[in-house]
Amino acid sequence: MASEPEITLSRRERQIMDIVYRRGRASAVEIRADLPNRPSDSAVRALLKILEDKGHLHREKAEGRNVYSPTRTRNQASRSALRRLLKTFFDGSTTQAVAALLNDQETSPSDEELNRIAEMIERAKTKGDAK
Amino acid sequence: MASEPEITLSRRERQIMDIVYRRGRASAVEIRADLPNRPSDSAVRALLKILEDKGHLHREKAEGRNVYSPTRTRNQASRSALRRLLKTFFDGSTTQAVAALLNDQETSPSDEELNRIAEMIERAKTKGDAK
DNA sequence: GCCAATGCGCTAAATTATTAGCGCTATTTC
DNA sequence: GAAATAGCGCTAATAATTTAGCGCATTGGC
Repeated sequence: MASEPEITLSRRERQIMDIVYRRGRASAVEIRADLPNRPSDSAVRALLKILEDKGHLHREKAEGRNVYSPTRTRNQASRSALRRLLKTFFDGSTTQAVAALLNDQETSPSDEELNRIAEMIERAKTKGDAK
Repeated sequence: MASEPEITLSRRERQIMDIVYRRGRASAVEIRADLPNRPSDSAVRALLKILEDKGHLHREKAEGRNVYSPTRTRNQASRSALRRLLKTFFDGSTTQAVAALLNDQETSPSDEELNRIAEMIERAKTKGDAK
């Protein structure tokens, strides 16, 4: 787990990876559309090549276009991002992080969602800690 | 909410901000110790000056040293980071994010913690949604 | 008070990231 | 199938980041 990509990527590289994770897969044009301070078309392609060479993106032809997708699954990437975030802001405490999510107007779930989460928690008890 | 610092910062700047958030406050020497590819002492100080000038860090003298702390509170920064992460990896769904935390061996909480979270959820119900 | 050690921040140099120009190829339109 | 359009990726230039050298200031020991 040496060097997390998140720490290694340049600013633009990061921005692009975020877009691709958000979309799942994307063409150069789509990515460009989502980038702040929209750079030229060729600038985007140059970055995409770099990310491909570094092994972060996978390129494939679809409908006559290059379409890019992340080589790490969304799952892997999100876990790693979550862990980093926990360490940086919540002293590694999952509970604290959940608390933050619940208290933040912006992210606080509806009652219905809360019920679903409560269920998940019930299911998690004693289960995971088989160690 | 225009331009989140997370998206704007250069690689080193980000690394340093992360360290400072993790520690709460830190001296140049401490920060240097935590940086990957440890740069020179003066390189770190140069970055710290930049971050101070940009308004991300606050500098104060303590015990003869410069000690740096973030200008945004940990709380503000963590919220903003969480929101971004939700958007990027969980389609904005808090529930999905919590599920990820519970399922990840690495971050999955103990039974005791689970109980505390369950309580928080009970308390959150109908409360937050005063809108 | 003097010397050594630590900390500091300026400046200029080196490295890395980011960019657009350009010409080529594939695709679409008529 | 010719012309127009869209997509592509190389290359070289520009811009930003990152770096260490260096001399000055402050602190601590004796």
